[in-house]
Amino acid sequence: MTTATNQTDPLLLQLAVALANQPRANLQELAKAVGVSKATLYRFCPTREEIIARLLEEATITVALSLEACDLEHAPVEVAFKSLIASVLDSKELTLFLIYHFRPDFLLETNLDKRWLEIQKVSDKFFLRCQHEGLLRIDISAVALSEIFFGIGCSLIEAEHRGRVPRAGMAELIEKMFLQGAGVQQKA
Amino acid sequence: MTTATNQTDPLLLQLAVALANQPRANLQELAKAVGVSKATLYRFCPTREEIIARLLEEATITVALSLEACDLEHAPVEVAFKSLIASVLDSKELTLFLIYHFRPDFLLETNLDKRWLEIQKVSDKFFLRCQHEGLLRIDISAVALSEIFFGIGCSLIEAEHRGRVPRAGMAELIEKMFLQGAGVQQKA
DNA sequence: ATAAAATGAATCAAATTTGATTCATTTGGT
DNA sequence: ACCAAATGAATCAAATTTGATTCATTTTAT
Repeated sequence: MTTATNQTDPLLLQLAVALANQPRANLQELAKAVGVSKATLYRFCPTREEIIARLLEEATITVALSLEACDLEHAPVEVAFKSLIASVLDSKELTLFLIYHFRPDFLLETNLDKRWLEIQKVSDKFFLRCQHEGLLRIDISAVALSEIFFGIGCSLIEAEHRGRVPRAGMAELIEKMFLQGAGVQQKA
Repeated sequence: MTTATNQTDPLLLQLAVALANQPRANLQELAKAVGVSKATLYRFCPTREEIIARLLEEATITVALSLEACDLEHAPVEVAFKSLIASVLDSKELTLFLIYHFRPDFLLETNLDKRWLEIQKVSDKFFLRCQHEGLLRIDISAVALSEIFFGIGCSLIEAEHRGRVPRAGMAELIEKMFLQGAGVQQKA
């Protein structure tokens, strides 16, 4: 599994976390949160709008590349599934940013940027394939499965960020919880 | 199951949703989003800070009361578990608000308001009890189970809000997913 | 139909935030 | 030790947002 090369500027990643922690912070506070002066932040990226746009672009590309690397269309579902988990856990900063700055309208048909729509389509399609190939139960819609999968991933990334759940073993945790659930196995 | 009486002002609930949709909207935009004039919003609640405070207070009380009603300490775990799911699905507006405005520092020991800390403690304790009484697996920490449970709940409420998952049958969906997982049952 | 209450549109000063610049200081490489 | 690049502190005008008020209009109850 070649995890997408995370060559994102460290300052940008710090901004992602800072913006997730305090989405309404002004530029002064934001600069302080990432440990630079207001002037340096300005030189790095002059306007707030640009910071957001840059982060969003970075996140979009990162997610799109990650998903592509998972080969959700053709790889064996068990393999692709594990890759997908690894992808989600990679780039936690951008994920934290997305948790707070992803807007539902990114997914509207009217949106010029079709990338998120495409990402959603690819994801939904994958979970549908998992159902067809007998990996996932079919009494729950593929869309719901998709939402729950990413929901678990995002909530655990956040939980780690809050110090509630350790990073180690998180991939296995997601896999266990998503596939088997939290209930005690009935041997009947 | 007596769902906590949701006597919250409708305008406040609309504000909860509006603030979830656009957390950085100014008061003008916020007023428009809830369908009133800036002046009316002002009369309802003069400052942004107060709006947030009021929503937070409402959400805190609502969650605390809901959890109390579940009797997580003494009710049979299967019963309490179902009540908990019903509670989470109730008051979706306030939950949407919390998804975007809950701050990790609500849980700091240094915080004057101990209510969220208490809520977290009660919740963690309940999942621990579920483990002790054989409902939930013990190879995952109670804390992680707690985070995942609410993660699933929140992500589905959001998914419903985005029109991705229907409201009907959501309680059963959460129960199935959390207890059994998405994998196909192996009859071995 | 009328009075009272609620709402909306418009306005405005104060406060805040933003975008931009200057200059002094610090840092890193050689 | 020296120079160049990067950073920080401070400042400032412009733009935006906020908090508050007034007055006209609409809604509601009686």
